[in-house]
Amino acid sequence: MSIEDTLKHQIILAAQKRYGQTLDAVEFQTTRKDFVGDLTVVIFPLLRVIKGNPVEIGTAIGDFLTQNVPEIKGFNVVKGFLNLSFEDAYFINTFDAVADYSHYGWAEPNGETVMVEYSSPNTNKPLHLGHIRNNLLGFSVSEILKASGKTVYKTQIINDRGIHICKSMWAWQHFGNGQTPLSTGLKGDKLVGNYYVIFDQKYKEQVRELVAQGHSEEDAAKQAPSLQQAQELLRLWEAGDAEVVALWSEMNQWVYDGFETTYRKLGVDFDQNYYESNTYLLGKEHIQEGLEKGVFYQKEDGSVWCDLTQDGLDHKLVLRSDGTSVYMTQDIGTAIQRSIDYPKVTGMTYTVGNEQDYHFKVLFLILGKLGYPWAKHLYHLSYGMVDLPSGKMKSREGTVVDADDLIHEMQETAREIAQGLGKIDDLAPEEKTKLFEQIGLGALKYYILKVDPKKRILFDPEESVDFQGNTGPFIQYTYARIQSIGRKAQGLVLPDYDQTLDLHDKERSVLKLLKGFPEKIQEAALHYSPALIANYTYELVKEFNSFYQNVPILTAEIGPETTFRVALSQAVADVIKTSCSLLGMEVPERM
RNA sequence: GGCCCAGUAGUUCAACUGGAUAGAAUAUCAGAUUUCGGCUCUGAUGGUUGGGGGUUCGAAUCCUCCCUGGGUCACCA
Repeated sequence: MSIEDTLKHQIILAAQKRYGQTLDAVEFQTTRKDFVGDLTVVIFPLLRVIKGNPVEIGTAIGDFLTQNVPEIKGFNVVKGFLNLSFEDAYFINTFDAVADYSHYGWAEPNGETVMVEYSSPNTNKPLHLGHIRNNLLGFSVSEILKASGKTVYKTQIINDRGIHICKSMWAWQHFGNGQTPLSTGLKGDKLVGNYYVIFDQKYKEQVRELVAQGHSEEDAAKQAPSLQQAQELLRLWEAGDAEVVALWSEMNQWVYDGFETTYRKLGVDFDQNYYESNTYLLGKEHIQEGLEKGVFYQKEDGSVWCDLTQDGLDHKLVLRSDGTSVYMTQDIGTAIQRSIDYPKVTGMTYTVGNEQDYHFKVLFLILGKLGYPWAKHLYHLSYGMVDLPSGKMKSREGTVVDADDLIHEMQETAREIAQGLGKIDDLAPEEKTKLFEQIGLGALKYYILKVDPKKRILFDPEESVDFQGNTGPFIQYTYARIQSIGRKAQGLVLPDYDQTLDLHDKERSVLKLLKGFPEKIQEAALHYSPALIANYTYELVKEFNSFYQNVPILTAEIGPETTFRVALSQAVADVIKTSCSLLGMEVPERM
């Protein structure tokens, strides 16, 4: 039984004995810093049941608790807030009760299984900064869900089919001279991306020519031979033309290899890939099914629609009049396919930018109407755009930040700064390189994840590599420093500590934070929010550092306090490590 | 135009989802200090939470009307 449960029980008892009233709910919150106490009971909501002066009621309850709950040392009442103070022994006791902090916070498996989709790139160009936010969010949310007790399957749908890849194919056929990643030394996704750019250039040239010959803009845009030929490639691909399919497979494979490299560098992975080329025909039979169930209706021209006006939305097309599928059709089919592939899955999360908010709202509604039980647990992990100080990212204008370039740049900056600090001179070169990777990526990941997903991020490369303040490297640094304390403590003979220690205020607040960690993970899982974990971790680190500042951990006189503080700092380090792993960040032993 | 999202110190972000005097970091300023691992420590300045109205013991948070920025409303994906 947690202390909160005990207290709640006692408060209800107190209300009965003193006022003869039965309370239905008791609200707790951790006491704010500027007040004395550890846990606060808000009295105001109780006034609905118990009539009277909140201060008097608070005092009465406080008296009762102090007398009847041994863990309560004392209390004070400010306005309608009853601030309770715990005995030091309670904190030492709870700290002791968790034997191994390296697994602290992880909930027991609760039997739920969910699927998280993220990344889902097109195969015609390399990953960019926007994908980085997507990947980091998706991966981190997956880890947080795992920690909250769920089984998680990470997946991506690779958009390997369509006009976009055909454009790259066309350009490669005409201007490629047989180039391959091997012959050029270029990463496959970069090579294919280059041809996509070349296509765009040629296409625009052709459009200009046509316009000069007197065609209208609109006309020219459709008639340009490059586009026509790319569309022809798509038709041939759909018809299964051997040569086209072979080229398509080859170029896609180049891209996959390139993506894999980027994913590995980013530290993200997937349990299952879906390919659009395998799934783009899915969904049609479910449209038929929906028609029979009356979920959809058909217009005279044969197109199929879903009426969502009851739900405050519009009519939505789910099948074209020529019987071919639209995006929505495919997504319906893919979702159902996944539920068949993974029968245990009870929910799915889609990590997709907020420009598709409407699409997913509709998708989830339709799946619900089709009667799938898991439709209730679909979640669109929607996130805002990543802007640059210079303005919007536009691939055509070359203002996109390439993912590989950015990662490289972060690591180089980490190198410069870490070398400036000069604490790592004795590391072997390969250890240093590893360290710079950890720091550079840590900075990037933390910078992106600490912001609420819904908000758009203004990505300032200058500021993101700042190693001061609320940043990833600062957290990594604290971890490394605690490891250093551990190494020093190993050489000392430390006496045991017991529950009679007098705790320092700072120690108490660090302990309070540690105590809240499992709950924080649940909360983060509930809200799909890595930012919650990031900000918690920063708070813990900051609190620990100020504790460390005021109370030396390794005192000249080695006493039981020393042992306790060493143990406490190790626990902090373990929690930081767990937190970081939820954010996909590595922590270095030294830096 | 309809719908959706965002608007919080100069800047980047918080605020335990309705609780106390809205907090950090950074920047700026003023002192102290020089290495037990943050170019250290302490303090200060900085806010009508976009604006108005409403709901109640209590609002950054909820309802409403405006303002600003973004997104979205295709037989595109």
